[in-house]
Amino acid sequence: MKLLTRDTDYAVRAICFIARSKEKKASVAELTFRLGMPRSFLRKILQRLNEEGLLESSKGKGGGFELAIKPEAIVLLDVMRIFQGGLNLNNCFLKKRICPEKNVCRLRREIGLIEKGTAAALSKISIASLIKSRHN
Amino acid sequence: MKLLTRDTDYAVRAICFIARSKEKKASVAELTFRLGMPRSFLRKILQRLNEEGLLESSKGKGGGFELAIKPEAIVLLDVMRIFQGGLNLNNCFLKKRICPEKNVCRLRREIGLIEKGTAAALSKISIASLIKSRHN
DNA sequence: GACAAATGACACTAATATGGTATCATTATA
DNA sequence: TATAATGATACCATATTAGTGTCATTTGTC
Repeated sequence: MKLLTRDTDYAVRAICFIARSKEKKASVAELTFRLGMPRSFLRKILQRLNEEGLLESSKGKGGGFELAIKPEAIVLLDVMRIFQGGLNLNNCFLKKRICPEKNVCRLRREIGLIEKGTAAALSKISIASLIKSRHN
Repeated sequence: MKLLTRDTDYAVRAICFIARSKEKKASVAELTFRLGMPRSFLRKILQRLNEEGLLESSKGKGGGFELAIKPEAIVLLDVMRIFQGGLNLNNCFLKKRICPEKNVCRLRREIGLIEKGTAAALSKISIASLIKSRHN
């Protein structure tokens, strides 16, 4: 079981890099070079982050990506939700006939609680907090 | 992102059913009927639980599955580990050259902490606690 | 012993998710 | 107008997930 998929991981690191870079815009070319991720894949990821409003892009020569919002305002859970669709853990697998008690099912309730706890923890980690130290 | 895969979910519910059943042995036929899960799939799952020592099986007519250990001693994390290989979240995706600081990487550290917290929570939920109420 | 009812072992398949590539269109700047 | 950038989008390969099917073996019962 893994918590972060690769696109989330790449996205977080790319955002961190952009957040730290002095000239605010970073191009895919630069990010590819500095972060060592597959170029096309990274492009797709950045485009997505742009669509979702975390980054802002400018086309044309000299273009690139910059943060659309402050690094304090972006948390891990935001990025995960984009690429992994949030934590939607307890989609019951049993048919209604068999397990009609959705609301009181104990397993479902317990898992739901854990889910909430994990989500809360993931919401406490902001990009700002990740770039405080030397490393991403 | 889902925490439990389907086989884990089925496994837990099957174990719960077996734990509650009076005549200790439960056959695949009965479980299939009572829990509404696909028969062959369930069989495979139960076999696995037997191999892993959570259940004990008896072959031949009148055979079936029963708990090999007490319901208090089986926790969610045990079952997850069998079918989902435990929580192995922070396998770094970046090449060594790019990200050599495995030990101090902040993202990795934070995710590791969350991982531990989630695992701890999953270890507190036993089969016994799940079957206390009416529902599984 | 023969039959029936059970699991064991294991090969196979279908569907979906993940990780990644490639191409053409569009935009902006020099 | 050439060039360097992103936008949109289709495609592909592999892995994982979910599930099926079959033959072998064991065990209880008539």
